[in-house]
Amino acid sequence: MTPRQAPDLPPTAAADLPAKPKRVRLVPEVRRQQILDAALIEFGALGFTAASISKIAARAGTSKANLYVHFANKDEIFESLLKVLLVPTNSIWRPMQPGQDMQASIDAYVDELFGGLTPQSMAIMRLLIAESHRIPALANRWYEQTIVPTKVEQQQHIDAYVAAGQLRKTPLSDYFGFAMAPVLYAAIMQMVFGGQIAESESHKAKETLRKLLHMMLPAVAAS
Amino acid sequence: MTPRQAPDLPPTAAADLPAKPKRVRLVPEVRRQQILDAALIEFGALGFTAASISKIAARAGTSKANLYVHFANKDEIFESLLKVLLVPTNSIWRPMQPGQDMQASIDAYVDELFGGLTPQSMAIMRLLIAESHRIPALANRWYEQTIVPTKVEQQQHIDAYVAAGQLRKTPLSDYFGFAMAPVLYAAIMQMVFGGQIAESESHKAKETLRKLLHMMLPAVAAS
Amino acid sequence: MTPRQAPDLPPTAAADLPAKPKRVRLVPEVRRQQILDAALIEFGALGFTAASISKIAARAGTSKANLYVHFANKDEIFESLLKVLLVPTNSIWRPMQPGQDMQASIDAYVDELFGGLTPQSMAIMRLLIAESHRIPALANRWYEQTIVPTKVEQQQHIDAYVAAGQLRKTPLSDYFGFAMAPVLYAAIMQMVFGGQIAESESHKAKETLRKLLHMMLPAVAAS
Amino acid sequence: MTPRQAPDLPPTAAADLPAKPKRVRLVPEVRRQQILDAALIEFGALGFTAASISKIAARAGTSKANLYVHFANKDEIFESLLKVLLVPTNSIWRPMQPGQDMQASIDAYVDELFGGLTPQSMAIMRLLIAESHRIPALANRWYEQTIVPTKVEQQQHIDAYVAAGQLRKTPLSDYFGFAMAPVLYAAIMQMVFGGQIAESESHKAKETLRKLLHMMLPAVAAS
DNA sequence: AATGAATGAGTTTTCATTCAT
DNA sequence: AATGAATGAAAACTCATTCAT
Repeated sequence: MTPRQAPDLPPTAAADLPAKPKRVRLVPEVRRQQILDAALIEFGALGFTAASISKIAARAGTSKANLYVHFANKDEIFESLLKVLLVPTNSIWRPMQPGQDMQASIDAYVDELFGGLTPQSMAIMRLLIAESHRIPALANRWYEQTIVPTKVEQQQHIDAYVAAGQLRKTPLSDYFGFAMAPVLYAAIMQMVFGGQIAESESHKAKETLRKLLHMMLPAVAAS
Repeated sequence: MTPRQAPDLPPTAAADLPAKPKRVRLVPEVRRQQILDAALIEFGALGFTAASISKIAARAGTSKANLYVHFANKDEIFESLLKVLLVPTNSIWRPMQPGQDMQASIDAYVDELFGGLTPQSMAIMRLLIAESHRIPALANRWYEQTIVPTKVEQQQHIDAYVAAGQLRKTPLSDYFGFAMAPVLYAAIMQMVFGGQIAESESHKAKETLRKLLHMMLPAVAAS
Repeated sequence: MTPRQAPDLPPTAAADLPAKPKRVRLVPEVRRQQILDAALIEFGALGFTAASISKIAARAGTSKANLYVHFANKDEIFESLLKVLLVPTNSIWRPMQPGQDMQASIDAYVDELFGGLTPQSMAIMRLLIAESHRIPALANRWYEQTIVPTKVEQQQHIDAYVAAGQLRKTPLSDYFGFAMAPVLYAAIMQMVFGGQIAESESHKAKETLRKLLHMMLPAVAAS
Repeated sequence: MTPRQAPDLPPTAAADLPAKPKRVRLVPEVRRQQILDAALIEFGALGFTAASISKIAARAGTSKANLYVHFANKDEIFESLLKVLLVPTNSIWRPMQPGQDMQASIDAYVDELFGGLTPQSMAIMRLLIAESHRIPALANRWYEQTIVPTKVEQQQHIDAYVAAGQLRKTPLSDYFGFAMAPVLYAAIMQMVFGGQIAESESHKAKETLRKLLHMMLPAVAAS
């Protein structure tokens, strides 16, 4: 894990190109995507208000005015950005694969969960936490249409395993979504403290989650 | 639980008093506290950058210029605010009281943990998540001097109970700090989604935590 | 000569035009020059600190914000201004023309020297005296690249005349640059006292300089 | 000669005394003088507008509010300061002493003239040049009551010497006040360019003045 | 579609000055 | 006489947004 929010952002693309290609005309979708890419970096590092249109434009390699050709205003850029980001879900949590032995499958899943804590996914989390009030409808829609179905599907898998006697019934098997809590916890530690502290706290949270999940294993307990 | 971050802030004190009491002179501590109170509301609702000195001053019932009599600049206000907020820790997590029967004690503790999720404590959390990069030293100091000692003391209590046979050894008794994860999870749900969603997610996290803790109970398992 | 520094500045251009022509778009060079013109008046009359960006913008007939489109900050405006002003030198002092008889030539030169004391050139002098510490490099460069060459060329002319026996060797022919002293003296008198006093002192300094220069005349002495 | 205007001012008196003597009550004249001393340093280094009441107060070792007990406002401080400074004239220029031989006397006088160019006297000059418009009456009074009498007395001495055949009649003996021009010239060079340049220009101006004055010597000419 | 120039509204901060003690 | 607290006015500067080409 890298340090938390570091406002020493990667330099603008424009910085690399002193000879600026005058007036490149792009199809709207391409331009829009360039702008959103730039916006993610800036918003993610600085938050909505502290991020500036100038910087986004510079990073996107175009002019401020051109942002307004593609988006109505700053809010719309933000909203479009999150609309894109929230669609695919950083949908990491897939249930264990049947082929593997069960414990290995759990271990892999735990690794996958915590492995999803990339700088980018954390930037998105921070944006959601700090600025979701700007996009309440979007956030709720994301919850209803992405989070809930994922959780439901996941829970169905677990329930099926439990019914089949392949997993024992524990509080975690009853509400498997609980597994997100330690992941979020690790993310927050990273955002707030960074460095050593985050590493240590994340590790403990992860291992405890692993052991709790192992308690769902049928035969004899684990690690 | 009330709705999440609502930038329809309570109106300024001054708004109520069109006839402003000219030149109230206060001792510095009082005035500073008034300013910090106002600052918490504004920073908490809007974040550092979006909060404005003008609004803080208005809310504190004094002039912009007077803020600069008591604080060097906006950053110092923010830092002073967090310095105060982070000292006492909303140190909620106290171990179970010996008198009670153990299960009731655990239940009380869980209620206390989630009961600590007041609008104010959540405003602080959001500030920490969104703006801790402004006060890295403070945040780390808080972790070292407040979080760590609290966790250590807590874990010692648990360990003692386990050694005395009053609690069973489980992954949670091994790392009791894990209990913070679902609390944080509930807080984030509140911040990001608010309303129904938060309520429901919080409830599930809380009850799962409760059941997990009950697994530490000695005799026969719980709920 | 007019009165010295009169902070009753000529009114802003905008003052005359209550119906402001919306959004005049100019090429940068033109706009920059307008701003610098306004800046000269304001800086010249009030000095760097007392001059204000608002007033300069108003006088230039544009918005404050637009000044920042063309210049990075107040200092840069000041520096750009002086860079322009110091380049061409108020390069007045040219040696006597061969055609004329020598005495007439000297007299013309003296008149030219003191005639260069326009309000504008004096505003520049005052700026240099009061604010040159803001632009040490510029000032020194101006000295090296403009003052020195001019003086050198001038001295060479004089030396040639002396060598040719057309002028006598006197302390003034040895260091002809000395002639600037009474001019500066007149300027300072004007800046500090203005009116009658300046007029009288200038006159005396000028006539004395003239007589001293006449002492370089070969045949019989002068006035 | 030291560098020109150096806004690295000597530190405030208060800086030396962390334990501040609470509420020292002084007789008005003493306090006034302390304030004026501080004001000279600040105004002299920064000019009227850039100098600040806070700094003057701090340097004087008292409170801002107390300045307003002794002076009506910033302008009055400035005016009082110059009233004091302009009274005694750093009126150095005294005619040659009879005892000495004439040439030595002239040389001593020239040295004295240029020796009067102390940092302090130059600060005053700069103030006069940059800010005399704030105190037109004072400046004129100073001219009438101090400069003029001094010059008149001086000229009378010269005239007497010329009448007595001890000095020859030259343009400089006709208007001896001209001698101030090269001194002012040296001062301005120092203010504008400082360092090497000022030194060199001052030297040339001084030596030329010396030689011009030597031309008043009766017998055979000098150096 | 693209953009350089332009701007109104707002930002943080400073300053000379005043009030209450 | 002295001062800490208070403040209105203004300063420099920024920003999201718009206009004209």
